Amino acid sequence: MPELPEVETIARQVRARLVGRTIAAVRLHWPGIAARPKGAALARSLVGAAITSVWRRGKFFVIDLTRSGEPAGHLVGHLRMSGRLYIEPSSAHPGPHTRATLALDDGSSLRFVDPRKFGRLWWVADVEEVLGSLGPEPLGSAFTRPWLAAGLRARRRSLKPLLLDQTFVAGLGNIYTDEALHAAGLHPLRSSDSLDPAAAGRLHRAIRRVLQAAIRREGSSFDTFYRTPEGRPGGYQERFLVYGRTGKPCRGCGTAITRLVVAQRGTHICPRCQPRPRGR
DNA sequence: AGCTACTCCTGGTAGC
DNA sequence: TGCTACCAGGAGTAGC
Repeated sequence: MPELPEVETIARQVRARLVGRTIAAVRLHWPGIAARPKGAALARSLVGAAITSVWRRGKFFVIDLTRSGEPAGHLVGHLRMSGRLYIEPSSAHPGPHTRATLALDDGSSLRFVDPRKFGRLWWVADVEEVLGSLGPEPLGSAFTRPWLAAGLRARRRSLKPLLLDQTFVAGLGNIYTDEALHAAGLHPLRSSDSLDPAAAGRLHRAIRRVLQAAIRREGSSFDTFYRTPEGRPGGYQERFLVYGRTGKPCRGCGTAITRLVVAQRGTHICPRCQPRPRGR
């Protein structure tokens, strides 16, 4: 499932092929992909616009648009579980799970492919309409150790659901949350307000290191869905410490990795390196 | 405030 | 072999 490193990889790869292009035609193979405005109105908002930049915020990608040099809104997208973006010649046959196609003025097309139909597209005048409630970027300058320590203390939530909460910090999903908690030696059910400054510091460092390392390897292709827009699988799944490693030895201490369910998500821990909090 | 359950979806897979 | 049942989960929502 695309999380921050996967979306970052995707944005980097499609950027070079999109910036400077004009959207010649839009086809919604499955209209439900249009979150706002609905259906054909989304397509109409895009046709004729020029792409000036492509960037990422949390797990969203953003395509900035202009008309005659004037701002013309933004195409915002979320790949959710199984979404992918890639660019191919417009003459190619779209695959069976293609949900949207943006045909460009150079004979290429951007495809939004999404077997599970959870992915969505928005066209908005102001990106804050979609991105406004997101927490800070974990690799950005606002995500400091003191900020995280204070944020953890201000809440009284289990660490895992808090880290998955996009309004707390933007971009972490199930995989990288499990990886970061393991790297920090913290149990996913630890209450956020129970961390001392040293533990908060370990978590801060773990989040940043895990995300940076995953970006360097172009994300993770644990499931069958994710490929970069250039068709390569990511490489970070080979580095997983706990995710999907149930029963295998912890790389740190050799104890078997166990799986539990936290916040309705499969959750992977080393029971020795991540001791369960006392009480509940 | 924060928890759980439910919803949206469908490819992949375990079990028979 | 072929069928069924269930699982995965990001995020929104409802209810406690």
